[in-house]
Amino acid sequence: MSLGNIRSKAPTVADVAREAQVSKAQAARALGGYGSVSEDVLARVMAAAQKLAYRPNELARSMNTGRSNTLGVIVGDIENPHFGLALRGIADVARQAGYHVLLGNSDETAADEQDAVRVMLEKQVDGIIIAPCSSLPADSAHLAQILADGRALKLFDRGVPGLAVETIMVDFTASARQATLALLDAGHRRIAYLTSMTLDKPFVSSSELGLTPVAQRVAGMEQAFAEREVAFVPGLIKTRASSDAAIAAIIDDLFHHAVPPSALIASDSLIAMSVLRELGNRGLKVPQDLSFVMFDNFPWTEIVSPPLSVIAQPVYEMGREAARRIICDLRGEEAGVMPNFDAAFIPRRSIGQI
Amino acid sequence: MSLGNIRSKAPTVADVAREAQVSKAQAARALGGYGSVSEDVLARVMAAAQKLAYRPNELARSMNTGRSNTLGVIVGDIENPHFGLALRGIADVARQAGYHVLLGNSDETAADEQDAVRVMLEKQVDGIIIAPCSSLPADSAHLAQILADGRALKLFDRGVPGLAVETIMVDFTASARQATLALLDAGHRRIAYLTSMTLDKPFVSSSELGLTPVAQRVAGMEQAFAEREVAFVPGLIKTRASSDAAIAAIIDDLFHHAVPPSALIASDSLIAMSVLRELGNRGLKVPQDLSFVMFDNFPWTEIVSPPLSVIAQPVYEMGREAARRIICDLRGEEAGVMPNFDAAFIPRRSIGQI
DNA sequence: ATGAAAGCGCTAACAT
DNA sequence: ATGTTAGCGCTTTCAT
Repeated sequence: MSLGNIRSKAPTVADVAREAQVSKAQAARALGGYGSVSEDVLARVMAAAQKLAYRPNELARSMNTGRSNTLGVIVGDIENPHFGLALRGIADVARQAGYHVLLGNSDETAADEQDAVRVMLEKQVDGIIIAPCSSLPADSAHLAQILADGRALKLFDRGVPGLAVETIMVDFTASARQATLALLDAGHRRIAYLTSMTLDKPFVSSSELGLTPVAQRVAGMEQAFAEREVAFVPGLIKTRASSDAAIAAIIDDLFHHAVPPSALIASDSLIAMSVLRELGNRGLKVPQDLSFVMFDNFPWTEIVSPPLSVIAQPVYEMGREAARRIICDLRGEEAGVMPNFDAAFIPRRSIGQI
Repeated sequence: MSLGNIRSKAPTVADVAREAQVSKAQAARALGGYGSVSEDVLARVMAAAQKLAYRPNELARSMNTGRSNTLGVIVGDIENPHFGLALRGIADVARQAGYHVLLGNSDETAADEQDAVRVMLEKQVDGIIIAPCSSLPADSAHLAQILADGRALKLFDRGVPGLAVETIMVDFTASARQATLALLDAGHRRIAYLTSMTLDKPFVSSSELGLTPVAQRVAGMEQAFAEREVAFVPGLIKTRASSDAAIAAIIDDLFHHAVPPSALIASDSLIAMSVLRELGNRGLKVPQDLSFVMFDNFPWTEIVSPPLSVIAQPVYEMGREAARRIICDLRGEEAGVMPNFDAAFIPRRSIGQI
């Protein structure tokens, strides 16, 4: 016996109506909790529903109302604990507000991201929260499409230049500056930065400040270099570090240079792990051979040896806020001012003196 | 201007049909890729669709076909990297097969899990993959409901006694035995085990072997104790370790005992981190004061000090297999025999001699 | 407060 | 190959 057959006999509003001896419309009103229904009818309908084990078909409901009560969430890599935490925040708020979460993975590629967006629009999600994998305006037509379709959109972690969409992100300038000052004051001059993002240029000027986290981070770095009157080396900003292989290649590149970096900043924990593993393979020690700073203050960073200097960000709270704001949009409510999410530099023993 | 207004003017099959000068049915056939359509009509319809920027409404499609091409995935805690990895495996396979993933969090409570299941059934998901939070048959009526509804179901990580549903899980007996032998041979006699699950009894006998991972793990432990002719202490099996507070209470309990445990096994990385933090707070050192073993071989376990002994499990592959099998079910294809997923004990320096 | 009937956007059945 | 006609299960007019 096939599964489909069984499913087809699920009771509908019409069945409940018949059982309760009322019209289909009236049963629907009672079941859906809208319109006016008398006590008597309500009771009879509920009893009938109970008896038939009726359960509403949300798809049919969405077809009429135009709302699916579903939020699409697209991240670069679900496996990344950073997004895991954000997702948890989003899911917690969404569920409490009666929204569901449809998951999408972009694999940090523009093509997959566009595909995920298309699929979600077709599924009639009410809004999309996305951590865009690219800051190239050319790669963001699909984001504009979301708005054109009349759906809500919030960016997470990363902004897109030229796209006027609320972005839930930390201002990294101060913390990046602080971390860089710590490295500079320890004598470091060549400081590398690795990110999984795709950028429009190999390095960015502060003019784009406030849009991409990389721009902010680099701006913070530049600021620190300027304060200490040291020349900034933009060539050490490395993008597309989105796989072990890519990272190994970058490390290769960095260390085959005449003057390798003496410090490295990893933009997330996956990159950090990959870098640390790669350093281990090459027999390089932290902080003796390379000082190390990473983004995200995960618990394990405190118990590794040496404990890692990190830039902490309130990821879970940001996830919650992203969900809260997009749901406010959907309900036409005022979300209020965007809170400041501050990143904090936490120095530990992974930074060595030169 | 409200969002809803804009959305209402999205082009439909009827619009495309009119534009292409064909019947609605024919346009639908061309767009949906079914039935027979002439070259000429296909081209005209596609051109019209392009021109109008038509995009199908998957909800409407699902209403007729009865299939939503959506898989529900319910885990205890999305934030847990174990599930993050599993989710990645599931999402990867699902997407390649044209399925979407609707996420649900159970918070390791039966009530939330039941709620998540109900919501997913209402949303007409084709199948559900779930890591059940409880092995009590009384808590699993909602799972039976899924099958009664004619939907596909796969259990992940944990089985439910009395529920004849395929479960994708590792057989932990061998690895738990191995880990326990390592601890016993190092002189340990009081070995605690912490899990976030809810069980029907405080400890389990091997009679339930093969169903819950806890049963398997405990069975492996018992086996090791028997081999070394040491009396097993069932009171050290601690369930419901699903929050920092709960874990702190358990540690309290364990160490206020006349004879505290000399070794501890954590059933997942979140528990492990929480325990390690708690031990740190109390000034207890691993392995001097407590030997430590945890499940899941995450990268950071190798670079902490001391490196942690772990029981590795192929989580990502299991996620992939779960998705593959449930999709086979949905398509009426043969999934083949369930592969053996073996857990491997990897001894590192977190086990001390007594 | 209630009911009849008309849709939502699509696919399916039955013609031709 | 194409068109016509019914639906899917629900909400929403519009009557009454």
